Amino acid sequence: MKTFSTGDIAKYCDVNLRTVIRWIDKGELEGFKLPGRGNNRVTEEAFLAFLHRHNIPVPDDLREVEVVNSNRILIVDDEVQIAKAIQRVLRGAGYETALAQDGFRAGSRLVKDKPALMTLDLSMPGIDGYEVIKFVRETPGICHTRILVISALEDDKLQEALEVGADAYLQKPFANSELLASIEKMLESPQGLIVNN
Amino acid sequence: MKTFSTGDIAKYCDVNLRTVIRWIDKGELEGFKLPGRGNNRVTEEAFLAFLHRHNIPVPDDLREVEVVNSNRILIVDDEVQIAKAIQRVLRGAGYETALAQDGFRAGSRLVKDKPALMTLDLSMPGIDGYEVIKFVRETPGICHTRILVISALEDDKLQEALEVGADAYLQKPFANSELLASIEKMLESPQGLIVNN
DNA sequence: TGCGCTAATGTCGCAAATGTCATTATGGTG
DNA sequence: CACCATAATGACATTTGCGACATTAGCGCA
Repeated sequence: MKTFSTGDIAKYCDVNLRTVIRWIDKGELEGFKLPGRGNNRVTEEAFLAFLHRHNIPVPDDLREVEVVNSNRILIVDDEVQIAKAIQRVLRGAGYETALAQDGFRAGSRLVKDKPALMTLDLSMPGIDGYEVIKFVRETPGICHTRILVISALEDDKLQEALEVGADAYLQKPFANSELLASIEKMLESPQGLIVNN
Repeated sequence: MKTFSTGDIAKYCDVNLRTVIRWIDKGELEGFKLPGRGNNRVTEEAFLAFLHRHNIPVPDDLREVEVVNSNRILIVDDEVQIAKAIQRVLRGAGYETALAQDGFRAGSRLVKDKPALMTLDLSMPGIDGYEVIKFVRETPGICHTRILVISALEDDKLQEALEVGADAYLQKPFANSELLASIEKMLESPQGLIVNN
């Protein structure tokens, strides 16, 4: 498990060490303390989550650790026909896919499989899509997952999804080619970079 | 009995070997010395206790082992007051707790934290509790999680939960002592041992 | 634009914790 | 027994945490 000291982080963020300590104390940056005098350590995961949360560009030498199952896509949709249709298209294009039809499965698969991208139906019964997006973005380990929102909602609702952290959206109905194009575009950007800005 | 050398621990904590030795010398980390020159060994138990004491994240390959004697509990309930009430009771009894108010969070936390036990409100909006139970039971890695169903539903509904895989249920309203008693009983059985293979 | 306020960040110095290095010794393996 | 990876140790170099205080940055407001 790789960790960073306050000094490391200070250098990465080009900020004073004192400031990093304050971030940790305030809980902005999740860390833990070593026995002795309580020197701080921050896990790679937590640091990356922090960087993403604040749209701070990821330093080059951290990029690689984010690479996870770059070929895997999680499809979150409660409507089986739609989910399967999406799956068919993506499989045809060579992606590994998994389906999740409810929030619980989606959450656990996301953590377990660490897919590079998830498609998310904003309006699933019992799930607040915006909450899901926010949660993903603030959770170390999965925060880098690119999120493609798929929904029949109006533009402004979709725009809101972008604001809380989605990377792109696709309005229903859409053509298979549009779906593929979106996904390919999202995946070609270097790992770990924030897409929406 | 599995033990770790200072070097092992140094790697796990991403810290210098010298530091580990100092921790042991100062009694921060409980270890014992081999006859010869006094090489140190630390039992798994002592190491895990140490990690918990300092809130240091537990390395993945210790997770599996840890689950068995872990005292982490995940509380899944959308009603914040109830969830917090349960949390208060459990914390008071010395358990580490985490809350999840929707399915997505619950699923991801379950996989991530691997708690020994989860309390589950059967009737959360948008989540089919039975589905959750079934899913947990059939998913490697989390299938051993003990599930305590908490609900105001009638007996036969709760019975059904047991049939699909819950370990016990508690009918609302319940006394704090009942809650604790149930949980202690569930955790004392060595169920988690049979888990991962 | 300039003013004033507040919160965030930077600076400095010291003591404590941690890292580094070279050297010597151990434990495990064949 | 020889060999090698690993561990312990002392001496010394760096880094870190923290308190106290100085400087900014952001923001509303006139």
